[in-house]
Amino acid sequence: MDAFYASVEQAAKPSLRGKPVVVGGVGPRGVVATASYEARVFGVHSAMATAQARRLCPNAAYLHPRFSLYRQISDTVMELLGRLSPLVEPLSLDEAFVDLEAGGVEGSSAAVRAVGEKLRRDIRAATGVSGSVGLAGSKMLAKIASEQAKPDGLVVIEPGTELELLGPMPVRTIPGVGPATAEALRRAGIHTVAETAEAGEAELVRLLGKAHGASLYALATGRDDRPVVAERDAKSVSVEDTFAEDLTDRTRVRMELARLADRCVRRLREAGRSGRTVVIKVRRYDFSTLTRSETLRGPTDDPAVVREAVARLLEGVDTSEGVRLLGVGVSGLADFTQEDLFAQARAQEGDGGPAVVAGVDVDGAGVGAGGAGGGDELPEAGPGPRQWFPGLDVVHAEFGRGWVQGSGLGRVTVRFEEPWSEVPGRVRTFAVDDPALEVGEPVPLLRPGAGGPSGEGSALPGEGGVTAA
DNA sequence: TCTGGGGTCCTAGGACCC
DNA sequence: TCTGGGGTCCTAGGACCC
Repeated sequence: MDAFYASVEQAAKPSLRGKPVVVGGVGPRGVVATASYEARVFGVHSAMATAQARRLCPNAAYLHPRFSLYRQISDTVMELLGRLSPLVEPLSLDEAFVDLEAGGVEGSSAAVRAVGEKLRRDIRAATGVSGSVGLAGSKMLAKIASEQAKPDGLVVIEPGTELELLGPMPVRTIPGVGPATAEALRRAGIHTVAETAEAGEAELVRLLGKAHGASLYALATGRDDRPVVAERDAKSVSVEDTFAEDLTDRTRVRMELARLADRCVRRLREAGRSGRTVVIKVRRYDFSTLTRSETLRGPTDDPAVVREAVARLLEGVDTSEGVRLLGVGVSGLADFTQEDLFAQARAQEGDGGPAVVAGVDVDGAGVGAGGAGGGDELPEAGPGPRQWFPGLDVVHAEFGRGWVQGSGLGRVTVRFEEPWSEVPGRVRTFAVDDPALEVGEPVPLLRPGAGGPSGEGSALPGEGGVTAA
């Protein structure tokens, strides 16, 4: 998808179309997630500090991300991809590999191009935003082709033309070559893909290590036989928070870590998983980052167990000079939950087997599989105080649906418009605690029941609407 | 007013085991 | 008569991706 989050916001908010839009953290320590193409003209790009983006492009709209809406649109696109092939590998909300051969698509250039163009039409009809398609004989080349196709385009790399095309490109073009690898190669006088291939595998392994060197050599010589893999199970779950101001109070650090542990466990349980290794992450005032981890005797999804583990791990970390970020993660995931373990333990007890099959007792901390004691209650994720983030959907009792343009000094400014509004909506300002103003649900980008260009509504094209070749 | 949040994979050293 | 070798697990850190 092209500038995905920003494109969605422009589709949702007619007054922002054709204007610079930046989606990301809007707080003092925020970074840019996505900049619209209008904002990129000013030098704004992903991962840039929002503060710097504001200096470069003060007139852009700065919006807090609305992931639930992006996820809905992503699901719609992924379903369209699923009609092309059983082998779809999502990389993120806005990008996926599709194995067309596994979907029975004929391999000719004309045939794959037709499938790609139809996909692009269907994506636009079903979502109201645009995507780009790269078609090639391997994952790496398809990815490079899709980058070249952006925005709103399609590129086919014909078999046999790969090395000629790749050779003059900078090494950074190859997925997996980041700043550190590029710098190591530059010091060795290697700048292009062709120079990387000429260096030879042994030299690349010497420079970059065994795995990275060997895989880079394969990619630089056009060899990439990695399969498209559908439905990979997650291997870890983690949450983290950067604080607007550094934390120095040890009690506050302990409290925030306990809250993060609860959030992490909630996500773990939603996924129906449990995990054996608990890790905390601490980023200090100077951005130096450390992790501490502990592996339990068995997997858990018990919030009390994870809270106790993170508390133990924190003991070994000096936070006196200030902490800007805290994180909690769980890895070593298993496909069963604590309840299953209890059931299993009880069953084995009945069999005369061991009373405890998967205890999570660590260093005598005393939390056995049979010990469903207190402290394992997971607090609800309550609404908390209203926070009028820019971009948020709202509903006003009198003016109807709109979105927050900005807030401060006890006021919140709202523009009242819907995705299909013909003209930019009216703007009104309210007190932040105005009872007539409520947080609203994201509005679908296409008007329900309205006929799109292909006579389809906001729903997916009906069965047969997308040809699975 | 520098530097988010959620992931994956790799490396390296030490413990431990046979 | 000082020191093997291979494998796995755990911990910590780092590169990279979107």
